[in-house]
Amino acid sequence: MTQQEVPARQRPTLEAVAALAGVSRATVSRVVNGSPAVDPTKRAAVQQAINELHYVPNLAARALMTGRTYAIALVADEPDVRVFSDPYFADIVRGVSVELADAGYRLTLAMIQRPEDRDHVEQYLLGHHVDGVLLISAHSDQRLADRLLEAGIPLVEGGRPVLATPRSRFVDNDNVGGAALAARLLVAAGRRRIGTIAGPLDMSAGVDRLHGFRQALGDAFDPELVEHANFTTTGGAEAAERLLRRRPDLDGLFVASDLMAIGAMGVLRKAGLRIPQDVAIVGFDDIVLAAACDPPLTTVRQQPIQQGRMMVRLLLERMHHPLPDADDLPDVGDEENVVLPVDLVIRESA
Amino acid sequence: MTQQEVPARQRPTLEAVAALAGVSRATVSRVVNGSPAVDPTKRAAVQQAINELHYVPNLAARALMTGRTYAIALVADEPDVRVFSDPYFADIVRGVSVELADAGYRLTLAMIQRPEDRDHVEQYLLGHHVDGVLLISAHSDQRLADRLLEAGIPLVEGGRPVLATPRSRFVDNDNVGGAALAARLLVAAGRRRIGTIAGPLDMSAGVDRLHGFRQALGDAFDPELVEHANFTTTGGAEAAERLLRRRPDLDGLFVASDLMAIGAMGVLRKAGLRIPQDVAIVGFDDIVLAAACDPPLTTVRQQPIQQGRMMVRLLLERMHHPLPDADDLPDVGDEENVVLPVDLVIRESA
DNA sequence: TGGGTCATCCGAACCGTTCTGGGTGAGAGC
DNA sequence: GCTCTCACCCAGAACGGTTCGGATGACCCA
Repeated sequence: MTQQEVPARQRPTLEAVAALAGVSRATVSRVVNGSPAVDPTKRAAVQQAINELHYVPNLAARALMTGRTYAIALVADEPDVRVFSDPYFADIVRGVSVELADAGYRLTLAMIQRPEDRDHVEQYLLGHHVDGVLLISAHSDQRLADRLLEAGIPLVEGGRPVLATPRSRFVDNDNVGGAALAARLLVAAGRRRIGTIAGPLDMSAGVDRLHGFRQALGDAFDPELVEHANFTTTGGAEAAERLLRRRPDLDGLFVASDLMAIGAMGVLRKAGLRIPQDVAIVGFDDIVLAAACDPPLTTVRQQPIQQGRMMVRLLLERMHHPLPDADDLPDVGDEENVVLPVDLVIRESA
Repeated sequence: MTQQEVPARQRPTLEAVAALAGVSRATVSRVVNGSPAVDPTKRAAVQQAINELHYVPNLAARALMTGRTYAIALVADEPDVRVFSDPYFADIVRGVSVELADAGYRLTLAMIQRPEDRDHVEQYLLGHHVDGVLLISAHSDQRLADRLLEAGIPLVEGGRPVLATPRSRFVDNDNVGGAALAARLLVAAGRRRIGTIAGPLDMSAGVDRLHGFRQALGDAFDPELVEHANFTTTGGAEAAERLLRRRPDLDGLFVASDLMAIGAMGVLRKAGLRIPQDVAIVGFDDIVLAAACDPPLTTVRQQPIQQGRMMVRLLLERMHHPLPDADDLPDVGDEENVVLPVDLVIRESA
């Protein structure tokens, strides 16, 4: 305790390594960056010196010279508190994290939680402090994306933007297909009066899931059996009440998120309806709790981790092969986007 | 579409701003950094030039010169997948994010999800690429923390480390107090055979909650009524089965996490026991779903967002007032740590 | 042996900041 | 009028890397 090593031990620099190895800075740099044009003997000497000094390159200096930061930003543009607590979002982050680590990039997380955050984040991103941006904005605000594209900063969005702009790429889950899966399951179970609690129409997940549902139902689709809510449990409960009041004869229900489904199940139970005997329910998301509900919730499973990974892949690809000077490429449309498949997890609620 | 602005517009530098404003680089730098020693006239000119050119300082260059990166890392050292999907963790991140944004720092997120991540992250942190580290490691692995402390990198931990080392600061929730609250509630409700499903003993949350429970119960504590599980729903269900098999006369249950509590509730229900009439249950965490259970779960609410914020505060404080050269300071013990209060959310399960 | 090729290495310039030491001018004091 | 002070500003040296042009030596061929 009384003994104390020198506290502010200077971190070794390229210069120091070079001196110890008896070569020039340039050679050390070449070794560090794996250039082939260096004599094996010297390479070994340099390696030895690096190990001895515990040399770690200074990223700031490197970034200054190369103009690349080896950092990418994951931006969550969503004032709604709920999103961040969503395990779905957490899984995207996990996927992003893994894939970036493998590619040798580091992850800067920026959350726009309050109005005043927006300008700061925008300034930051526009300042070329990161090499690329992953953007998750559930709602329809496209300003940030537009600015980034305009500034020529590589961008990939998570989830289909509600207003698709021509040059932004995205990775989405197959919301349309998943909703159709759910609807068809209810039909196959013999349900005739199938309703839905849809999400808000300013989110693509909301519109796409409703669209898939409607499409799969075809002529059987009944607008009177549609309610909207904001993807929360209480919102789901309220929507279920409205739906039930209007159509007590409901016998099947597709709910566009598990959270809402759980809210709805509570309401149905209180109304004395049995699940799935009286009303069969299918959710969306497959959150952890879906399996622990009573009864366990049949739902649509997405792949948020894969989504995160794929977003990184697309971004890196774009960064390494930046958009050719355009305007001779006719379109960079849908074929550059990715829609990940979803599947049905059949439990007991339907 | 055929029109196209010049793509690689150079970003303006200090030099450019200086030229436009008719001053030197140094003066611009002073303006940017808010130094008072600059003539109001010139300051205005510089501001004008900055706005005109949309100048944004190059952080890499600044970091190179100042030795400070204005970035701090949030490290989640937890191979267990579950942690990342935990809304609790997400809330910590939110708190951290807000507080860092206010302080003008940016957030680098590093997750140690796979064994091979560990070395990379360690290298990165040790390379002084961030000004400080926030560490969340639920389990007992202290190696990383030790290395960081040894290297003199400012560190604050989230949650009490199982083996408290003298120099690491932490911000924790009052697990002991919360468990005591729960136990006392059950006692006050007239329960006599109160059991607990505790967390694993290699996490401080596990040991502290058990400790608080045991302490509050005093002589009424019965070791036979203790089961352990790993904080998951299925783990909780299994533990409940074991407990019920051994002591079917159970009439009160404190479960050390809501996830486990939900698992346990399913088991109790299947066993034909009514909640709370036959068995009263108190959980811990107050996750979103606790309110949506059947019956709604009485539980202990923590303040993860506050925890995140507080971690940042402690870290910044330590960074700005680094540890005095020690060894004359007798101890930097508990008074530098923070334990946040928790409270009971009484619903219907107890 | 002389000249050319090639691999390898070095010195130096450069990236965009901050910061230091010194210089400039205006105003005050004598 | 001449210093002295002081506020302000500028030029230039860092910071720790990358990269470029050129130097060096080994090697080969005629």
